[in-house]
Amino acid sequence: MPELPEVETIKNELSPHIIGRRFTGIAICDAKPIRQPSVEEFCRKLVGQKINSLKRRGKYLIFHLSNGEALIMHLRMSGALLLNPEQPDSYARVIFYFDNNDQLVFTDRRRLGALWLVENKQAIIGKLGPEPLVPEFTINTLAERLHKHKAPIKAVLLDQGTIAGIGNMYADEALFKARIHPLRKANSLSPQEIQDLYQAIRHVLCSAIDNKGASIDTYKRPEGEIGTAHFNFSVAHRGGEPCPVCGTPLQRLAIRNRGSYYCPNCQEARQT
DNA sequence: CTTGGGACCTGGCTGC
DNA sequence: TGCAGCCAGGTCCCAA
Repeated sequence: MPELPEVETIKNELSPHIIGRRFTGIAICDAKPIRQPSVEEFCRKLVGQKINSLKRRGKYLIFHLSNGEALIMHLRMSGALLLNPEQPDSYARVIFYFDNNDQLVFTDRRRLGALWLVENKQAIIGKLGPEPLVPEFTINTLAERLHKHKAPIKAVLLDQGTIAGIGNMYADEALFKARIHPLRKANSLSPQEIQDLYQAIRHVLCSAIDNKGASIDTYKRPEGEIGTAHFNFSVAHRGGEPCPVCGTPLQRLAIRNRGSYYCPNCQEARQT
C-alpha cells in the first residue's frame, strides 16, 4: 500500500530515468484509471511532451510537463510503476513509451489507482494538508490541527486534509511509538503526547524512506526490488503477535473500517 | 461544519 | 472440493 515513504521512494528512483525524457507513445490496456480528460485527449496531449520534473505531494506523484500541464498519479492500494519490467504483467493498465526506448508500466491489480492530465493541479491536490517532513511542519502545526478534531486520533491521522501522506500502516506505527491509543480523541492529547506523536510521525516516515518503503502487499520499487521498511514494523499487520516492547499480544480494532493494530498495554485507553 | 459508514475493487485466506 | 465471507485500505460519496 503506497503511502508517503513508498511514493517518495518511487519518485527518487524513477527521477534519474525519466527527467528530460519525452513521451513517444502510450498503450491503454484498461481505461478505468484515466480520470481526466477523456482517454483520447489524454493520449493525444501527453505524446510529445517532455518531463521537466517529478514531484511528490502526499501520496500523489506529479509529472511536470514541458507544455505546463501536469500528469498526476495516485497508486491507491495496489498500484505500482515499473521501469522496463522483464516479466509480462497481467495487471498492466497503462504503458508509457519514452524517446530512449524505456517503458514505464502502470500496473494495478485492484484497479483503484487514478491518472489525471490537468492544467491546474490544484484541482486534484489542492485540499491536501501540510507535508509532515518539511521544516515548516512544526509541533505547533500538528497541535493546531489536532485541536480541531474530536474524532479518534487514528482517523484524524488518516485524513489527508489534516496531514498529507500518512496511511494506515504508518499511522499505527506512529501511535505505537508515541504510546497513544488509536481511539483517543484527537483534541484530548496532552502537549507531551503531541510532542511524542510529532517525533514519532517524523521518525517512522523517515526510517521507512531510508528502507525504501514497506512491501507488505504488492508494493514494488520501479526496478522491481521490494522495500524493507516492514521488517522494522512494531505493530502494523501484526495482530496476535507479541508486542516488541512488553510481550502483550497485539490487538486489532476496526476504526473507520480500517484495521488498527496496537498494544493494549503500551497504548493505554485512558479517556477516549 | 464534522463525523462515521459504505462503496469501489480484486485476490488471498479461513472456515464450514 | 467448493464456496461464502472476511480482510487488505486510499479516497469518494452520502447521511446524520
